Amino acid sequence: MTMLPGERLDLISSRLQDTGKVIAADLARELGVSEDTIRRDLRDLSARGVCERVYGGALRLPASAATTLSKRAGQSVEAKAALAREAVKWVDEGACVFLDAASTNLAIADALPRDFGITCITNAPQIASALTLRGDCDVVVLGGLVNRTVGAAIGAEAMQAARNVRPDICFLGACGADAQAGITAFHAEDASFKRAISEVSAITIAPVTTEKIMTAAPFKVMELADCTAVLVEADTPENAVAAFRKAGADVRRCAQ
Amino acid sequence: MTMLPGERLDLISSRLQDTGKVIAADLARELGVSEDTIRRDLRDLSARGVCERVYGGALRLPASAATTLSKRAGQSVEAKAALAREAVKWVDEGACVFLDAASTNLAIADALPRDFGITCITNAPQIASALTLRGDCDVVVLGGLVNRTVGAAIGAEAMQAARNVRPDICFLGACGADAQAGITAFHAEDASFKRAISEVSAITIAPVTTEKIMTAAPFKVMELADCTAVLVEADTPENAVAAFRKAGADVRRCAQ
DNA sequence: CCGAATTATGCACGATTATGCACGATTGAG
DNA sequence: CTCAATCGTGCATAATCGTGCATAATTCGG
Repeated sequence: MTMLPGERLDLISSRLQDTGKVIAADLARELGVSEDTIRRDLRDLSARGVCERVYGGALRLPASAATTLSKRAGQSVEAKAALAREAVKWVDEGACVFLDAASTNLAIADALPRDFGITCITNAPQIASALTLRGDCDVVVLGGLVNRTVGAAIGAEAMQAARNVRPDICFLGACGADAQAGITAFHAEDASFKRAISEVSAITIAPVTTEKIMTAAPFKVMELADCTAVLVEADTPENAVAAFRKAGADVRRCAQ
Repeated sequence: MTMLPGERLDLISSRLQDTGKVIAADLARELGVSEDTIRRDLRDLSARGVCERVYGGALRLPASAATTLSKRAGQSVEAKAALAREAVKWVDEGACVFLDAASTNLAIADALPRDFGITCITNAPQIASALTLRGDCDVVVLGGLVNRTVGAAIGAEAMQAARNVRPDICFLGACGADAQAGITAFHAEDASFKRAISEVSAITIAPVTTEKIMTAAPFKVMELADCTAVLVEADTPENAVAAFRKAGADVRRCAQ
């Protein structure tokens, strides 16, 4: 019995949906291929956002928990802080800054220069909370029902409120960044909101952590070329940076 | 059946969310791994901010932990927690609850029963943040410019948004509570906002810490008699309670 | 049909990760 | 204070991973 590669991918991903997890060694035995091949398959699937790669196999991603701001906030803290330090260089004194729901933006909220007369706008309660605790900047909250999985207000009410602001600079968290697919998000409404706020902002900066590089989420936000700048970490592979530049992006690499 | 390391982490963390605590020895027996491994798992989870490591296991950390203010502003953490436990008895399943900016309300945000289908409305970013971190209730944010000293949106935009909601219960933080002066606040706009939200709510509950008893702030919110109930601590002087009752308040004393 | 380019696969190798055990230190209850 | 439970660390072992490379299969343009 011969099995086509694509057929195998389908089988793995449906098994994943079905049982919630797959074990690399089991699949290899069951499908009569080497574990190397299975590992490559799982790597592909996780890059396409179908599953989460873990030691020994892969898990169906919970669609919610893994993507929430709170869970991501504690991960790769130093990398995000480095991205944030680079990002805040774009902020002028007295500027009006928009931050959407993203763990990197939480880091930016902390990294913004102190007593700089900044006005911050956000639709994410956690970001708003961090900003108000600083006590040195005005905070404007875009209200409405907070989407549980995204951790921010992204519905009609927030969209309406977004039309009444014009930030000087907009920091957009990306769920995925790919040369072809551009900046992408896990939720349709989230993608719409990001697009809307970017359109009313003078400039748009997208900080992208390495794990998000070359992965595409289901919903498109914008082209890489439409960002004023894309910030990447120091350890981002050079070929990824090259691909982004070819797609028209102004890529800025962080200092180590 | 083999269990993937990542899968085990997910299981522990969801168990933590459900029951509020886990015991290392139990997990080890149940999952068929050594306690060392469980200890390492719990260490990882706590490093990622998912839980708090304690002797023998781990605890779900209260959502307000992220907002440092709870510890800083509130010396009387336990007293507020006691008030909060009393306050949440007023909340029915599926209720719509309003919480304004107050440290006692932050405690209430933690104390609300889990998985109760509650919808929470708030104009305070810190409260909204704590609520979204719980992950088990819908959160509606009233937006607008956040007043730095009050820590909540209390301007025209928030007032407008407040007119479009009708909470079942409104928990009002009091800056002062006095038999003659009633419930009072430090800021004029804050007082106006509290009055407005109370008027659209079915019932209004005012939890009052002992330090606020018999003190009056400059701006009046409402009469004590207009609150559905006033909650006071166990150590509140009896003469104060008597004076409140004489003024028409339905005073409920906390259990010790 | 044929050769070149692309893709898929397996294998070897060193690197990384996960796990259990031993040992001494620490904690908390009585 | 005493003692048992729990914890942290170092170490050994095994499983898993990533990468480079060689080989087979497939695709594609004449």
